[in-house]
Amino acid sequence: MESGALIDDVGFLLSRASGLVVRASNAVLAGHGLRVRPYSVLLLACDAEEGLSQRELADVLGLDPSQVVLLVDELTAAGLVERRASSTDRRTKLVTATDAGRAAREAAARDVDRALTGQLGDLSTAERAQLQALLTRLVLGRGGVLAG
Amino acid sequence: MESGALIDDVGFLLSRASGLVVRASNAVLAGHGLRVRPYSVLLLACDAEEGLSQRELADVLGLDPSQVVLLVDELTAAGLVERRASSTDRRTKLVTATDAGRAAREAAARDVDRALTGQLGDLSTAERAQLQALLTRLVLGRGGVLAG
DNA sequence: TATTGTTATACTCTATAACTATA
DNA sequence: TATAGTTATAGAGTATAACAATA
Repeated sequence: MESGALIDDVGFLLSRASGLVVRASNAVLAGHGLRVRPYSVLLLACDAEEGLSQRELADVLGLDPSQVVLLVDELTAAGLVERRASSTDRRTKLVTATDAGRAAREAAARDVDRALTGQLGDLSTAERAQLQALLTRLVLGRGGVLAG
Repeated sequence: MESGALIDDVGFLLSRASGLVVRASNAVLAGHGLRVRPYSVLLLACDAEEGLSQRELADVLGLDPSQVVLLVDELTAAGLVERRASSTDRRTKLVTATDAGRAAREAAARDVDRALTGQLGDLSTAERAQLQALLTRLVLGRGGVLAG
């Protein structure tokens, strides 16, 4: 089976690679009481000074807004983010990171980066950058939303 | 957010890209009564003349053997594959594609390829090959099993 | 009328443990 | 004792529909 059809399939490879990385990341994040999904929300909340609406989070993450509600609920219960009322639109709630959230992000990010580096160990820095560029174009091409 | 940390994260990009491709593939496969997972099993069964043991399927697909049982059950019920006894080991069951399975694979593969091409539309043929090569090395590097 | 957030529901996927029959 | 397959179960991820509040 040195050149089977499935192994050459980009869709299969993406799903397989994603599974490996998500699994490794979750294993590491468990030590911080997190998983990949909530961690992603936390990252975005930390990086947005003014906070992001849940709709924006859903768009960037490629999730349904109803799923974002649960993730933000979870992070709020853990004291890592909070919902603040928007000053311009009383419908929207801006999600911002708390000090504890920023601290948790710092600690978790170190471990996640290390785990990811292990996972991508066979790739050189240049190749990793190449992979990143190709994936970004793939995601931007269809999703569009990341272009924000 | 033109260069946010999350958007640059290879793990996030992999998961996002995988989600897009799996979603598009499932939408197409629904017309054939399939989803990505069973379709992958069908592909492997079609490509292996002698059939594959469920353990081999689990290794290649990166799944737990217990999950493979259900997938093969499903495909068997649909008449697309069948379990045959191994002549050398009465424990192992070799999964092989039926004629109906091969026909279904042909029809589905055309649609899936078209959907995938649409999904990867922004990438040139060379870039798509590059992406495939990088992902293969990523998967082989850790999983190892695909080398088998 | 459209949008933000929310609740509810159902289905798929993933992870584990335990069991059987063979080896 | 180890391995192939199976059953069972629970948790996480995904997909939809419907609703209240607000624009």
